[in-house]
Amino acid sequence: MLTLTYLIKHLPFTAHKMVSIKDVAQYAGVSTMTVSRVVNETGYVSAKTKERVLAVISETGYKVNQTAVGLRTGKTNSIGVIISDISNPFFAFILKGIDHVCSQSKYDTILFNTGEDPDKELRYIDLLRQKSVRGIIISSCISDYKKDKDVFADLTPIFFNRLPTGIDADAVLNDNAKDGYLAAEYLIKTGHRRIAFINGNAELSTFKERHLGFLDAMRTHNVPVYEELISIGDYSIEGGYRSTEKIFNASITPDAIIPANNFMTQGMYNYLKANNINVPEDISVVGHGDYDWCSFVDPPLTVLEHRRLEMGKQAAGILMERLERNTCNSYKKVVLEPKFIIRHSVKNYERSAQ
Amino acid sequence: MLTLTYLIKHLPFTAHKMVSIKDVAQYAGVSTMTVSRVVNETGYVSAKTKERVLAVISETGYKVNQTAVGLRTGKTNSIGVIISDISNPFFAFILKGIDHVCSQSKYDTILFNTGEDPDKELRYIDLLRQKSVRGIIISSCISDYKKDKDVFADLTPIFFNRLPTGIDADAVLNDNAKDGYLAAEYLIKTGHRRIAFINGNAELSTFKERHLGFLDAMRTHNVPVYEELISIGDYSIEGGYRSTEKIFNASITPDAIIPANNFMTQGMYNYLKANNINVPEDISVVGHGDYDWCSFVDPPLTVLEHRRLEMGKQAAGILMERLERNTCNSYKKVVLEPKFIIRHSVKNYERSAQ
DNA sequence: CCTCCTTTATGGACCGGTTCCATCAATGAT
DNA sequence: ATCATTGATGGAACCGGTCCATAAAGGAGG
Repeated sequence: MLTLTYLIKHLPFTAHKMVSIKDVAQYAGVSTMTVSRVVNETGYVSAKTKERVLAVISETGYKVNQTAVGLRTGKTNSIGVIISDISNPFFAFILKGIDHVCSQSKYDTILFNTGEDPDKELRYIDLLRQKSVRGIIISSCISDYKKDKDVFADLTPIFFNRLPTGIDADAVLNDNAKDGYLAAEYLIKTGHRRIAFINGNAELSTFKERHLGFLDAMRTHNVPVYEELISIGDYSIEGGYRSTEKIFNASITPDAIIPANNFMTQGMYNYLKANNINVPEDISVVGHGDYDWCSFVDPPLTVLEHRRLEMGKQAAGILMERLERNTCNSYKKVVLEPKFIIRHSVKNYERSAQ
Repeated sequence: MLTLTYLIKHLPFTAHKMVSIKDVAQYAGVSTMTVSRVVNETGYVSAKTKERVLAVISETGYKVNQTAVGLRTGKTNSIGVIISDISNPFFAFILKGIDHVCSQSKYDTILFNTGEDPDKELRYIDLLRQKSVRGIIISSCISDYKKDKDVFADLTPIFFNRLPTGIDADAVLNDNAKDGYLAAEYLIKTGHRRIAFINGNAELSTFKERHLGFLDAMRTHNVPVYEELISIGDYSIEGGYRSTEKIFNASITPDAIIPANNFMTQGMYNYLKANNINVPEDISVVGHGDYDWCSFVDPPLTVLEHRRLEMGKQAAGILMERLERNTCNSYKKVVLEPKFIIRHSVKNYERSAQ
């Protein structure tokens, strides 16, 4: 052992060049294959040889070059994650869920941010394939994949949050229609009759579904839907502000409002605050998504929580399963139930009986 | 062109095997070198040949295998990003800044989440080197790198948020001492005399610096520091709650409180809300970090904003620079000035003159 | 002692690119 | 006519691993 250490210290290592399997093989006096077998614990290696190889590895600090493994095997231990906005806390917890599962299974994640740009999305998928990732977990901003579905080729996409049409794949989704339904129903049952709805981009399935759920509840309970009180804008803070403004300038004064995501809820709050409109005295609110601030805000916000951590965990879990056994006879569709968290942003008009 | 299309369609492609440079070379009747030259736009290729090669590429949908390039050149176009908690909105905007710069320069990011575990941090750095990333942008949870600094080997680490001792490297930092100083000074100038400080892990430079800045301001203005009002806990929501509880059970009643990060501010709010303590009537608050909810909360919170997006952009910018020209004669240290945002969470006792 | 089988180890091809040279024609300068 | 230069292309080696076929070595059985 002493001589080995000595040898290694004095052998011609280029300081910043990494030790390769060949170096280890040479110093241990075996072939590269034997080293490979020791490292991967496969095949036959005698105890003595193994010990010697391990000693050299530990002395030299040899680490497998994953790029080489990736090239040879055609597989890496990376998975791609594509989302539309890292700074949106909606995705933050999903990422945490994904990371939780993947890091336990020794996978790492390459993260891409599309900013809701479909071209970027396709480019990133291509790029991920060029990098031989094992699979892709994606919240797509493309509503229909008919034309583009072969970008995935032999990759395994797991969709979450949004499921485009024109492609069949595993998906973990939120029950958005139920979200919309429950929000409206709760407001109706607490006596509201002029319910406004701030929706996001009508192209995206999540928003479309929430809108349909909302309309369904209104129809079911025979409550009139006022077109003026439905604003379909974008999904940003500014959009929420403008939509709220539009709604309050309508000829009908709303008694409740449902913003369809967290950003628009924030925008709505900004408008209400700026115009001294009080919740729930002047207007009731049911939000979408339970974020940190929902319990601080005054009054604490009644919301439909999307189970984000769970969504990430499930999506990653399905991918891990697919990667282990490649039997893909049918695609999984997991639909997560929203959790209704009642706080104090809804006034009760006590005419619940109807 | 027509014959080419025909040829390609009927040649022996294995359906899910990717087209390689050899395939393209063969179909175009040139060597792989020529294809490589066309793809990378290097060296001499005649216009006619180029056209033919490009046609084959577009017909076959050939894409460069980045793993192979990575192996041959020893360099990938990935950079590693190591943070301690993806779900912390503090990091979300920094990531956005990093992504903004890197994606423009055609780099992608491999993201790792340490959960403040030093062992994981070292393991991830190793892993990133095994993947031949070009550089690492890291918010380290290791306070001293003396023993471990060679994990970076020939990699280029850019530290942000926290700079460990025992290693010299580029860094983009927040002026935390100034944060602590400004927060305390503002409270002193508005007449507060029993100022509590909720600090995070005393090991971490960010918290240590804020604490020192706080003490500095107190000393400079001859305001007594009560040990009982200084709670050094962890950096979580629960920690913030417990620390606030401890502070309110002290023998001295505080008239102001400075929680040293966003999570502890949230925990503090939970405690105040649960115990009917009003801001700023009963206690003034200066928070650290301007988050979405800081402007909604009642009353809107006076904070020291850490310029997170900027921090990410600068860190990535320095890395890009290092990667382009490798001249590393001296390390850059960028210190970002905090932005003081005055809202309504501090009461003015009007004895500012002293 | 020889055969057969299992255990252990080896060398070479290969993954898909890039780098380093060699080749060769055409052109122009000497 | 000779030689260097520019333009265009190809061939072989190589990056650092893994897969495959094959060869010794060792032990059991006849």
